[in-house]
Amino acid sequence: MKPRIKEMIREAVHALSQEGAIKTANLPEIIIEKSRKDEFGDFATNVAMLLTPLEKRPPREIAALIAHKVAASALVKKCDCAGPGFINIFLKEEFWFSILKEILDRGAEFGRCDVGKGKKVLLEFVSANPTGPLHIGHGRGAAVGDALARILGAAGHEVTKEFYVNDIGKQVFTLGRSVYYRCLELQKEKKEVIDGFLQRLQDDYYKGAYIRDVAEEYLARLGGKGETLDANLSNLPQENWFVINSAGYALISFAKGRLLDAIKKDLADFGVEFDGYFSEASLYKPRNIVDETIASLKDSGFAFDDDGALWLKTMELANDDKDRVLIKADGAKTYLASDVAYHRDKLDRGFDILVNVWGADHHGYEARIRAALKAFGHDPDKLRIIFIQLVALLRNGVPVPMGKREGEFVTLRQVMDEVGTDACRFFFLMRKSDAQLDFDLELAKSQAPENPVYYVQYAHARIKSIMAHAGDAALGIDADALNLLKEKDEINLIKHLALFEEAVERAAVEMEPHRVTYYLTELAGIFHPYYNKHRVVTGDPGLTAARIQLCKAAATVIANGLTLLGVSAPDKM
RNA sequence: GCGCCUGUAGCUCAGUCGGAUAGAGCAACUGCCUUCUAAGCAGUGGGCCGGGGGUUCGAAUCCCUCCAGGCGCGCCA
Repeated sequence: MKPRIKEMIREAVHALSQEGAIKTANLPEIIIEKSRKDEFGDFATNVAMLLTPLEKRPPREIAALIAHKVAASALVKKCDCAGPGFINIFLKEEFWFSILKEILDRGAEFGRCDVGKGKKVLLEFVSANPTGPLHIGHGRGAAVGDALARILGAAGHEVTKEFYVNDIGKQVFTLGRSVYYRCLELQKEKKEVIDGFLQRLQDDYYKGAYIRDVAEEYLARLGGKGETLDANLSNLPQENWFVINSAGYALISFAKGRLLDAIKKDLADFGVEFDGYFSEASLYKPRNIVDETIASLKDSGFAFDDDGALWLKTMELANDDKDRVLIKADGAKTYLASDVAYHRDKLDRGFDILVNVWGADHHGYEARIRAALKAFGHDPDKLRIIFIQLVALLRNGVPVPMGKREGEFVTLRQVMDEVGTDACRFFFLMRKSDAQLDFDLELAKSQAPENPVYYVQYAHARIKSIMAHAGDAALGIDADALNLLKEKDEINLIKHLALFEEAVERAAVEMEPHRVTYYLTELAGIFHPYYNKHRVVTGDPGLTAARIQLCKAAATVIANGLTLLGVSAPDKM
């Protein structure tokens, strides 16, 4: 819609320059905005102010010239200048009816665009360790990542959703030990054996109740195969547990597989589906991609030896505070080494844009990955990191205690089950992701006007209900009937529907899904008053038909928007 | 100490590629269900946009500085 207006301005300026009325032939990047007040027309542009320094004339003088030209356009009712040099454009109703027609014609396609130009995007999100259930923070990341995938897709990108699984390293050992400890308990092992093992853990084990469930399943599985728990495991040192002992390896494999399945189940129920799960272990076997990556970094001179360790030149590459270690003095690779290799692999797979959705506490890590991209000869701006701030869970305004240490953190599952996936996702998408989010469980559940989820969904259900009530009156209407929509509220509603395209485009370009949430809340805030003021189904068949079309377009836009958020658009509530 | 994020109405937050008189929801108060869904609507009050300086026709928005809060600065993952 705005491109049409912009083109109109461009033509006017071009014509003026041909006539010699102004000097500038090609426009700077002008802004077209929807006017905030009726007296400022439908759209306003700052073009005259931007031309002022080039033309060396007062903005109002230039504005007057342009306004005069624009006023002659076919779809323009009136065009004048105001304030410091704004040009206010008043469009004829026909313009808005043509937009309405377009929305009805495009249906589910309305809102899609091609700013992405088919670029291949790898969107990595959630990437939780397979050592426990997803908590509420992961939920926010999941909601944001998934909505972003949908939005980028709608804006013409080719999106791949990936979950990076940290299935090797210290924390899966901790997982194994934790499960083993619960196994000993369940077997009612001698007190001194349990205490001895617990002593060795030095409080470094997962304490959540789910560990016990996994332990129970594991024992049952062993029993089913006629095997018993390997008692020797309790004597082994912590670090090399699974490397030197096949029983330990089996236990860890079982536990992390079990927990990853649980994570997948949570995500599926949350409406999030990944295109792929990328295993960190797969970077080491069957091919050792990490070693290959490190070798290439050495070759290119971006990695160097010092103090017995191997370092990546992150200071030189990305202005990091210090260089970072890839291989420790003891020969072990760091987590960063894996991650650098992983990102090289992403690039090798031919993606144009890499988007990572990370917890905000990882922001110090950004420079390191950016450095890696640069070391591989890629533009570091290919990488875009979306940081997710904390979620503060409240109940009736009172904070819900969250202490991961004691294993009593709130899981996504609990919240999802309590408030429903629609409300849960919508709430996660209400704020921009780098702002802390207050999530009130009672508010999310409440079926009251203060709950924005239902406010939007209700508008959709209402329209569907009206259409059901209208029955055949809604059918078989030709486009000309639309000009029966004479009410200011109706034109205003169409105007807002038209803005959906821009909301989606902006959400995609800025990678800010919350813009869609806001847009929908505003749209519902325009529809509900319209519904209350004007009756759709009346004795006048023509007007009824026209209004049904308007409502239908509104329902379409709401449904399209909610779909982008991964929230349902119910026909009945 | 250095880096990143945040500071806008009583509360939670939009608006931040510079634009006209700074917006919404909640909370508070007053009304509206015999009529297409009251999970709704109409109305009222509410602001040194953290402070100060600068840039210019114009600053919540850009620059500098200070203040307050959060996070990060491991040969952890």
